[in-house]
Amino acid sequence: MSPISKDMIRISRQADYGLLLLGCFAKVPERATFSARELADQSHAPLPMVSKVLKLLTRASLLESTRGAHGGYRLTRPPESVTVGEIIVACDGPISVTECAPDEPTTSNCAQEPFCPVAGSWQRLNDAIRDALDRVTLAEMTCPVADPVESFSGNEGPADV
Amino acid sequence: MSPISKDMIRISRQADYGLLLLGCFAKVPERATFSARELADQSHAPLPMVSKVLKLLTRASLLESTRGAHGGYRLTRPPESVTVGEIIVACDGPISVTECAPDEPTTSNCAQEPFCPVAGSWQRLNDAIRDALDRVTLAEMTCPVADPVESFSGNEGPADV
DNA sequence: GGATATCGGACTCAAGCGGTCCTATATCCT
DNA sequence: AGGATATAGGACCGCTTGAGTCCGATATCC
Repeated sequence: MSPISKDMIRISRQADYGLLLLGCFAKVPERATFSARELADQSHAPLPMVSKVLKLLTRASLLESTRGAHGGYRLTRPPESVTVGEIIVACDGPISVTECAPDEPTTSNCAQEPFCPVAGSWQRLNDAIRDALDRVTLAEMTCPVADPVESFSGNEGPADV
Repeated sequence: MSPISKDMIRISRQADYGLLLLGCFAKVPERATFSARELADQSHAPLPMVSKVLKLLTRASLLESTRGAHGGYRLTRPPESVTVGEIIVACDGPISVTECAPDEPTTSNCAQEPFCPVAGSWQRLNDAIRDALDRVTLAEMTCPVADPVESFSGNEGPADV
């Protein structure tokens, strides 16, 4: 199975689901709230997984939930202001391109940090990717033919990789 | 333990080593060739792993090798023209942000492709990341304080991944 | 021919991801 | 009040797959 070539820099399936689910919200603006079951149906994803991801998105306050009968989830912000980066972070935790990234100096688990010739540069790489991810919004992702941002190739300043 | 937060969009350790090793080359321009053992010492990485990664880099023709006694590896191109994207691809295969990315139409293993609200948008995300990764060169990574600046527009061939 | 390298695999081990399930809690309806 | 319906928050498990090792074959120098 899976004839797909190994992909690096991969996004976890959870985040994938997250994007998919939020996409469901964004696609039907008139509908405000959906239950987990409804979303599972719409997204053709297994209910338990959908449920799990919805919880994550809620904890990250990308969604808000109401319990009980006729409960469900709804977006807390318009799709235009939700970035893909946020969604991924919500589902999988902080985005970092390598373990070397010293978010906290105490946790420098990289044995060769003193010798590492590419020490500080990871940070810039991380920033570059984070940046790319934060440039794309949920609204743009759901937009069918999508002509968002011209920033991809001709991009402006922040290219400071 | 592992106080390190989970990192998504992670780069494999192999690619990490790849970058580290190529960094060794870039740091000592006068030295042309290194043996696997030398590099293992310099990079403080386990020899078998170093060896493995060097093979990968060679297959991708980022390095060229000479066998036999006094053999070793050397860069095929100046560090300024080698991109981080290339290195990652060399070590881990094609860069793709999700399995959905349909490189080949035949391999659409994504069950909900017909329904997927974010179908085509993955491609743009992929491009954005690839782009970010190809903007950073090996030379820039090794540059200590790194003030890469104009090398962006300055350099030639985009070094197609 | 022997020493030293790389080359190209196969192989093992363990972490972590994908996925499920169960119990507690909150809300609506009758 | 009580039942039905939802979410909240865990624990739990199997299996993939990445990290790392090792070995035999080949090529080169002395």
